[in-house]
Amino acid sequence: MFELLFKSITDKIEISLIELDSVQSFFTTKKLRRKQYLLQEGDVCKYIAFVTKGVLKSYTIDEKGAEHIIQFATEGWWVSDNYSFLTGLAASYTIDAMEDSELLLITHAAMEEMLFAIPKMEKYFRILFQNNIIAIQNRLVCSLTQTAEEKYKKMNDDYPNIIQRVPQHTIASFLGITPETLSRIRKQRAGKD
Amino acid sequence: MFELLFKSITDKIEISLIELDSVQSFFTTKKLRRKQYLLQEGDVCKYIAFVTKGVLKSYTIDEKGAEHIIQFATEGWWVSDNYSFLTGLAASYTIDAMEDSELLLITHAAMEEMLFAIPKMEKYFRILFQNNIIAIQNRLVCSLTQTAEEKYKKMNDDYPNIIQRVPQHTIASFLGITPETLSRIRKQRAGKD
DNA sequence: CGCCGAGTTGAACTGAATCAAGAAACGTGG
DNA sequence: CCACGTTTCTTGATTCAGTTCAACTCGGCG
Repeated sequence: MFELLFKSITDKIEISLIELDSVQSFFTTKKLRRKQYLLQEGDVCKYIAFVTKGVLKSYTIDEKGAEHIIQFATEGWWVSDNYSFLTGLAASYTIDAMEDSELLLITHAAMEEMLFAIPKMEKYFRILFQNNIIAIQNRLVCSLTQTAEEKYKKMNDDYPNIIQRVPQHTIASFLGITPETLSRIRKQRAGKD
Repeated sequence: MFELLFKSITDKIEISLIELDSVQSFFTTKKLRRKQYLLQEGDVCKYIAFVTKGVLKSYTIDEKGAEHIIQFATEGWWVSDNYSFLTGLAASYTIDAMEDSELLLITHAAMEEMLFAIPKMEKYFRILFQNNIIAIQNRLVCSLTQTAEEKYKKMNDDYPNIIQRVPQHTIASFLGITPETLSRIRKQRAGKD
């Protein structure tokens, strides 16, 4: 259950087993069926979630009803609406499970307590967020500079496992292109690489 | 000189004057003339910089020679190539000054020492990065969902001071549109609001 | 068996890019 | 302080990548 989280932590910081045990005590576990919500737009995001099994997606819905994927989260990834979690204001993102999933949850209060009790964890999250910034910035640059085909190719290179696990129209939404365009690109690319 | 940095810190965490004084000791100052580089693509990003005066931009140049702005940084903002700074590998971004500027610099080694000496600063950076993630994610969503005009309007709302300080073609590049398109949008919008 | 969501394909359309040319603003050195 | 080159901005004409709309196919599931 907690092995993945421990691995994520020990990859980034030095920490004792006793402390890890203490970390564990701040989390609760949750199972989510496919299509179940972890968070709905407009609610307050009470938890940051660490995925131990399954795939979730976080997304916003625009005025026209179209989904725009912010992030996929599989095993070993964190997911939440950071803004809502931090401020306690209504979430602008929705998060749901694309497969039956298992999560470790921590509330804002538990997070504060944990960071107070185990200050090392500040460093863990600092590094985690720093890496996250690098990844999102990179995605932003790609979205500004690349063509639809280049985006899809990069997605294939960077997250081959996600491509295999989630429906194609969801990938399209993540890349910011229409399902039709993605379908055409795939047809065109068939055989390449 | 350091007031802005201290403000940025005390806005986020509880910290004593003595500790702030210690923080200060890990930084060096640097002045940059307009058009001077802080970092060139291919070099290693040795510093994270805190801007106390002026405006900088970080950007990549694509195969066609076009600039793509990653970030503007004015007074009170941090700027660096996080990836290069963290890994010590070649930077993929360039950073330069758009006005004569003044910076506080901290090296990777000094950063490590500082975080070791004043663990509270982990929390500062954790919060800083967390806010940063929120902002970049927000920008990403906008770049995926909004039209050129909507993007420009949002830019006006969010960063009116930057719009006034940097050339228009740089704004265009930040928004991921061409200077021509931005010029037309501005013409069309003249008088609106 | 029939329905429904997911994916494919085609044709028409469009927002923004590209290409090209001029006008204005800027700053640098004489 | 003016002249000249450079950079920035504007405007028009054309093109194109990707969207939109609509019809059709396929596979799974009640």
